[in-house]
Amino acid sequence: MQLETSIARHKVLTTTRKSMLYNTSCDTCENYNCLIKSNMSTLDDVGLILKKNNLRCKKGQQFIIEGAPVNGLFFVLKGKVKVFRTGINGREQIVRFAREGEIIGHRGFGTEEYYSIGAIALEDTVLCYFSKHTLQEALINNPKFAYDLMLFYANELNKSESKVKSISQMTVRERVIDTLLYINRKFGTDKGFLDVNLSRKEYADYAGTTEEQVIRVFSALKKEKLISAKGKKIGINDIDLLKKEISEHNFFLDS
DNA sequence: TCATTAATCGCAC
DNA sequence: GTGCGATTAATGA
Repeated sequence: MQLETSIARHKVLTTTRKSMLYNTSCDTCENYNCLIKSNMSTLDDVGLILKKNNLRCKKGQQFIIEGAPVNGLFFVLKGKVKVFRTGINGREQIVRFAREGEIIGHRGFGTEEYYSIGAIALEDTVLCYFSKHTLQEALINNPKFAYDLMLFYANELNKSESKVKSISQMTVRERVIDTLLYINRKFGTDKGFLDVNLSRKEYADYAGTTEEQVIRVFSALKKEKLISAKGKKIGINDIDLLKKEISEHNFFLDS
């Protein structure tokens, strides 16, 4: 416990120094979808936001390792992250992606002792970190906050159940299209292209297929003028047709 | 520019 | 549908 506080103090110091480069304060944060931000008025009283630590990751850096003990919870302040689980043959299954304001590592929160997932920054990312202990205190004292978190968990469960169905019952082509729509919903577009740089392998890891299959589906879709690609950048030309192809099978997910 | 890495394609299973 | 290997394109030092 003593050690923990001294570590926390150290982190506060380093955070202060680094905040010259990027403002990490909740007050000026614009992630209104963040659970902390939307409950700030009540959380302020218990001083939760003062006990926040910040962590910055470079592109490609892993900040949650599978099997490591759970000590707290991460929120994305800025940047993009992929969350994955290593499967058979070391193949990774991307569980989900996270953007500004989203929570990472929540499944291990509470009773779990070790992370069952890993997380890697897709670009330079700034994270907010709250220790388990701090968060527990805030949850016990703030029913609204606890309720919001519960809703979040319920929602996540719903999504992951839908994903099981999509992976087990859809064809490769459908899964790839579904992945494209998911990425589009999650990260949106910039100048006509999906606003994330993902490798074909990462699309494959999310869709539950191989890199080659993704390439094959992509080039088929390109021929059909449904999408366009410039290197890593993928543009969706006809989102309605893509949606139609998925919804006909009644598998369209709103996750 | 050159070297490294990613994307693509063809082919066998 | 999957996996390997050769070729080509893109990226970055």
